[in-house]
Amino acid sequence: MPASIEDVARLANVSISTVSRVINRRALVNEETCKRVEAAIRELSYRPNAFARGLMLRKSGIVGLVLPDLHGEFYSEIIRGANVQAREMGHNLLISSAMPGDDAESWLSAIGQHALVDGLAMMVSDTMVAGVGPTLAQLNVPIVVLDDEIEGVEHDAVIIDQQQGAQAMMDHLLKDCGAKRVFFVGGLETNIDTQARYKVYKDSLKNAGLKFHKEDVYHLDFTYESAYRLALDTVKSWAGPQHFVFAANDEMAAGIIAGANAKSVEVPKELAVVGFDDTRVAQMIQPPLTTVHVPMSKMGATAIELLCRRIAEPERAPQKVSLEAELVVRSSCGCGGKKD
Amino acid sequence: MPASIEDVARLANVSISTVSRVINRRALVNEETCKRVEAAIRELSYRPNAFARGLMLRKSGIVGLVLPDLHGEFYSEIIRGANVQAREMGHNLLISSAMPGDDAESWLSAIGQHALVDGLAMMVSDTMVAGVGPTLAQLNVPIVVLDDEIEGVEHDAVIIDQQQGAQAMMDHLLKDCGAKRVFFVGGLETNIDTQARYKVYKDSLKNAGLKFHKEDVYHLDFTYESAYRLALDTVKSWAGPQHFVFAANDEMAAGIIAGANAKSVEVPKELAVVGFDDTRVAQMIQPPLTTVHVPMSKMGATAIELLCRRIAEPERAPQKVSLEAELVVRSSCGCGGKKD
DNA sequence: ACTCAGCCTGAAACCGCTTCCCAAACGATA
DNA sequence: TATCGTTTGGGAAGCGGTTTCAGGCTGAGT
Repeated sequence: MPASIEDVARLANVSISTVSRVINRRALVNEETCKRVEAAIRELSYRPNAFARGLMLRKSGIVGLVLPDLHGEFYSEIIRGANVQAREMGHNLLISSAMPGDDAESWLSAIGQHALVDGLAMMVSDTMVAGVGPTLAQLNVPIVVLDDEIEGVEHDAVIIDQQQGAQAMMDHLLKDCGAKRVFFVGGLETNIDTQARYKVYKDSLKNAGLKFHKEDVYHLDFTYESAYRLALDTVKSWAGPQHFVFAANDEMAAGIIAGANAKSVEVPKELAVVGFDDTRVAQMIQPPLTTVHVPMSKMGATAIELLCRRIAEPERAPQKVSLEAELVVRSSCGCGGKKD
Repeated sequence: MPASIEDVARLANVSISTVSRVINRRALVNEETCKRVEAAIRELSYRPNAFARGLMLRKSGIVGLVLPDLHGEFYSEIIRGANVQAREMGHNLLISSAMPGDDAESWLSAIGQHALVDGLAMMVSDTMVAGVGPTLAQLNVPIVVLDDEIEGVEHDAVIIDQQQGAQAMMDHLLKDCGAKRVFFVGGLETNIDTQARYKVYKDSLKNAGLKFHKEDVYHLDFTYESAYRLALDTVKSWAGPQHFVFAANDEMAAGIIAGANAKSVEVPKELAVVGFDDTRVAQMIQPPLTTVHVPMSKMGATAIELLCRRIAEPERAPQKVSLEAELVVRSSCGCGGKKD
């Protein structure tokens, strides 16, 4: 069993109070005593018991990050940003995700049971957002919600302004690239991201004086494969001067480009293709993808930052931070990089 | 402040011992009393204080996962596997990674300070593996090491048999595909993965009676871009009947294929390209990549499984689990999928 | 010499929970 | 009725820290 504060005290020939004072530097301690205690600590390679400490301090130095899923580059980027920020602020990161089949209750209990997080940063799936409020409130710790809001609990939030990102993309296509016709390839119709991007697409078309064709809109499932298959069928009919495909994520854009290659439709010359998200693949295909950078890593970092701030200062008013999604112009839109 | 066990006891009109017994179901409690206590718990929405509990039980239900970095699909896959397994075994996952500039000491202290993990699963970078042993031993918790071994501490380990994966690939190229010449594009010469794969490449060539040309070997930095640039220069000279490129990871393989496309060298007809790792891009390029699947997610899961087992049973003999890397035949090797 | 700050140090309470040890209550048996 | 075993519930001792409070020692002021 590891050494306790009492062992240190005995070895240094002082009381445990003094040892505690040396460790926490909260009160005056004679310099020589201090040295003796520190020597004893080293000698026994003593480290304070985190439970006992937490019991008094009511703080663990751990913040939780709860995600709906761990698949995909998104979540790993969030985790990465969160981890960096957490360490910067002297906290550790507890990670959990919902499992298929979890309901809100059992999902949260996984973290809640071990009620030793000082705060929780969480992203909820569309299907769960409704039920979690009350349970969350019981947890009685600061909450930061990622890219959403939750009813029934006070919480900080960090959201990504996708609207504006999609708008920037459409503006770029219509104004800078001189698009004459734009096809839209979205994810599932029920997906809120798809919906947001679709709305911007439709409105922008109207504002630019272009006709909106219902048959120019497709709904797939966000995967490369689905887009590839679709492209094999239809890419020939899409091709044309100043014709564009706006895919709702990079994977689908990549699939479309691959399909176009297979059908000898040249991208971006005969058909330009743009994506969304700016995931790693965007740089790894030919031509490199014009897309919208969604700052997931920054979102993770910001969430943790808000959280730690709030832990330190519980009475602060709830805050909502909005992060910008930024247009990234590469070659797949064919405009050669002009941006304004 | 949240309700304590004493509040529950008072409300249920019993002693705290009884409440504790109800919670832990460790001793006989009259059924009616039990009901009363449970009602009180619900009423106060009481949850045991994790610190106090941990203090007695000397268990937090948290296991740590420490990685050298969080960039890239590898690590996110490890985390995913670990998370699933941890929840399965009723534990939570604390994640940390080394930061650029960390030395072994400060790196570990980030986790060590909050000495409340029940065990640690860790992957160490080449540069750190030397120094961590002693520090680790002081932590005095079960350790599982991923894909490596550490001197000076007793630990379980889970490793991936890359040797055998690379061998399977070379066998496939030489025997099934009838390769006449194979180029090797590795990562940095100092990287141990590259070294292992290179060795297999060289030996296999010899065993197959093919000449080994020093100038057929390239060392890049594992990135798409470096491989793309190289390919633009040299892909023409690589092309030839039954000529192959064995890239040490999928990203570089993707870069080479893109470069070949740009130079109108047809893959796999004029030049076949294979990769390693089986990351997501492998399925997202044309032609889909023949590669070696490295089971990162499974490695994470296995590590946590070993860890939890050992936490439950500290006296078990240290164990070393080896995971197989599996050949995945897609189209980029041009053999049409025959496997034996 | 006596008093009184001012600096250090130690004793002890407390955080919330588990668990050991006992006592009370109860029914069964002699 | 006395004795005994079996449930059932309570009291209290820790677990290893932090913090409050009181007091000892020192040196300066009178």
